[in-house]
Amino acid sequence: MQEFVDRIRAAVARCTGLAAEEIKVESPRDPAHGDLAVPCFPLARIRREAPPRIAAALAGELARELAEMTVAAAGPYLNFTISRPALARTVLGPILAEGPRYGGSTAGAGKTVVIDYSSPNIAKPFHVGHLRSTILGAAIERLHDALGYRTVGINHIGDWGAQFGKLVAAIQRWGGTVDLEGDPIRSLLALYVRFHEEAERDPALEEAGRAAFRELESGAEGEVRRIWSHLTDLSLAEFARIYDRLGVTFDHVRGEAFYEPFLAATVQRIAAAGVAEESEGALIVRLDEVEPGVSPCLLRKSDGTTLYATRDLAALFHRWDEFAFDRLLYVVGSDQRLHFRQLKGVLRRLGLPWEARVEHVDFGMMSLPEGRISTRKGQVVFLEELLDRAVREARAIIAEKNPDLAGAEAVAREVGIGAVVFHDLKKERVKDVVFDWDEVLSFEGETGPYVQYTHARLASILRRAAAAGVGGAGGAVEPAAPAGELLEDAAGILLLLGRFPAVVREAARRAEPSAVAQYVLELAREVNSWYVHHRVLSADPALSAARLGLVRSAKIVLGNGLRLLGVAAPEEM
RNA sequence: GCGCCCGUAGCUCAGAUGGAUAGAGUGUCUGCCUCCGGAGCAGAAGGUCACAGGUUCAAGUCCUGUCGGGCGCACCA
Repeated sequence: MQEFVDRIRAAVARCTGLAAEEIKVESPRDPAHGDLAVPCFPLARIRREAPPRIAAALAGELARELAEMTVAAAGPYLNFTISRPALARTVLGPILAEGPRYGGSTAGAGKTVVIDYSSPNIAKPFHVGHLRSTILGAAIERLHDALGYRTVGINHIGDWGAQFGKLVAAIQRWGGTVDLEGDPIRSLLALYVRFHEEAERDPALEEAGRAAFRELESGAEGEVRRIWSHLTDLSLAEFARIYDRLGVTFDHVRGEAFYEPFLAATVQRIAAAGVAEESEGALIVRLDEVEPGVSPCLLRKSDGTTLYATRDLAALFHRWDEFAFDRLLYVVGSDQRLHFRQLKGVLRRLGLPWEARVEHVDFGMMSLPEGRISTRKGQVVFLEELLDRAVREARAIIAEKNPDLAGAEAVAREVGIGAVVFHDLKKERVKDVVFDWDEVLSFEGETGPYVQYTHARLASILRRAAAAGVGGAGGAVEPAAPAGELLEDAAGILLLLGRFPAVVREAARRAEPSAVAQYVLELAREVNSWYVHHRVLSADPALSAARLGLVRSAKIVLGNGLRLLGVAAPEEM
C-alpha cells in the first residue's frame, strides 16, 4: 500500500517540482472517488491557478507517469484507482508470505525501548484500576516488539515509602488478629485501614510508622526489614496469578526498593550539579525556569528520608546507564502528570540531552458509577472477580451456541479475558472511564469477541476449503494476478489490509493501542459484511481461490491485530 | 485560586499528518437461517461536533476566551 503512496508522491513531485514529502496523499472518505487522492489546493498558490484546473492538467501527465493506476481529476482533487490485479498482488502477497509477522518491520532494529508499566503497590488488592496500565503497557511493548525494537518491560512495584513503615508497625501490633498467610492482601488492607483509623486518636502510631520506615531505609537487617520482605513476597505471589491470566510477562520486576542503594548517589549527583537547594528543611530542585508554573521537585524530606520522586530519579538514571534507551515510556495514570513533568524538569536542569526520550504515556482515570475507586472505603472491583465473571459469561455463551466445541474451557478463558482486555484498549487512552459491568461483559457489537468471532468464522471457511480440497494442496492459495479482477467487490478490504503496517507503526509511535483496536473493529465489520454477501466456496474454482486468498489474508491480519493487543485469536469459539 | 486534560447522535465511542456528503456500536423500530457458524447481516430513526470569537482557499481537527466535567498543586505514592 505504502508503495503506491510513494509512487504517487514521486510522480506528482516530478510533474510539479515540489518535494515528495510536501505532497499529501490521503484516502478518500467516499470509496467511489478512488483508492487514493491528492488535494490540489496547496498547488494553487505556487501555480497561481485554480485547483480544479491544476487537477485537470496534472491528471493527463500523471496518467503517463503511473503504471497500474488510473488517474481522474474530480474538482480540486486528483483521484487514483489502483488496478485490481496490482492491488491484490501488492497487498495479499506480503500478508501470505509474512503471515504472523505481517504488520511488523525491522524499523526499530538496534533501538531500545524501556516500558514501565503495571507497577502496583504491594499490600494492596489488584483492582480494575490497575488494569489500564497493565494492559496498555503490555500492548505497547508488543507493538514495539513487532517493529523490531529491543523492548524491556519493567514492573516498578511500589514497595517502598512511608506507608510501609506504617504497615510494619501495624503488623507488629495486630498481626495476630488477621490471617496473613491465608488471605494476605485482604489482611494487609485491613491492617492498613485500622492503622489510619487508630492513628487519628493515637499520635504515637504515626511516630511508630515513621520510625519503622527510618529503620527500613537505614538498611538495618532487623525485624522491620524481615516483615517488609515477607509481605513483599506475599503480594508478588498474588500479582503473579493475575499476570498469568492476562498473559503479561515482565523482563524485570523491580520494586522501588531495588533502587534504594542508588538513592544517596542520586541526591549527591543532583546536588553536585548545583541545581538543588535547601528549603524549609527539605532538599528541593526549583523548576520555574525550565517549566514555568511547575512546583519544585522534592528530593529529601526534612526528616532526612527520601520521596517517591527521589526513587524515581534514581530509577531513571539507573535505566539510562543500563539500557541507553531510545525511548523510556512510563505507562502511568494522568493523575501523575505533574510528577513526570517534575522528573523531566530535573533532567532539563541537569542539561541531560536524553530528557526528550522520556515520555509519560498517561491514561485517563477509571472510576466506579458511585465515584472514585477507593481501596480504603471498600469502593473497588477486584480484578480477579472481573476476570472470573467474564470467563463464566463466555462459558455460558459457548454452552448455548456451540455446545460441542472441543477445548471449550480454554476458549472460554480466551474469549472472557479477551473481552475485558479489548474493552480496555479500544478507547483512546487519555479518556477517563467509568467502570460498567454490562459494558465490559458485553460480547456483541464493538467488542473483542466480535473480532474473535469474525476470525473464527474465517478459520471455519478455510477448514471447509481444506476439507474439500479447494484452493490448492494444503489449502495454500496463490494470489495470482488475475485474482485481483475477481476481488473487485472486496477492494475496500484490500485497501484496509494494506494499511495495517502503517496502523501498527503509528500505534507504536503514539503509544496508542486503541488505533489497532479501532482498526481490527473496522476490518471485522468490513469482512463480516463481505462474506455474508459473497459466497467464498463456489462452483467457480478461480473465484473460490481468489476469495480464499482474501479470507486467509484477512484472518492473518485480524489475528495479528488481536495478538498485538494481548487478545487471543481462537480458531473456533 | 492556579496549572494540565476531556467535552462529537438518548447512551458508549471512531474520526493519522487541517481537505470532498461527520461514521460505528448500543438502545428504539423493521426485515434476514433451502445456502461457508445469527457472538452475525441489511434497513429506519437519531447531530447548530459544549458555546463565542479568530487563523485558513478549507476547521470536529489549529489559536484565544467562556461554560461544564476530570485530575493535580512541597515533605503520600
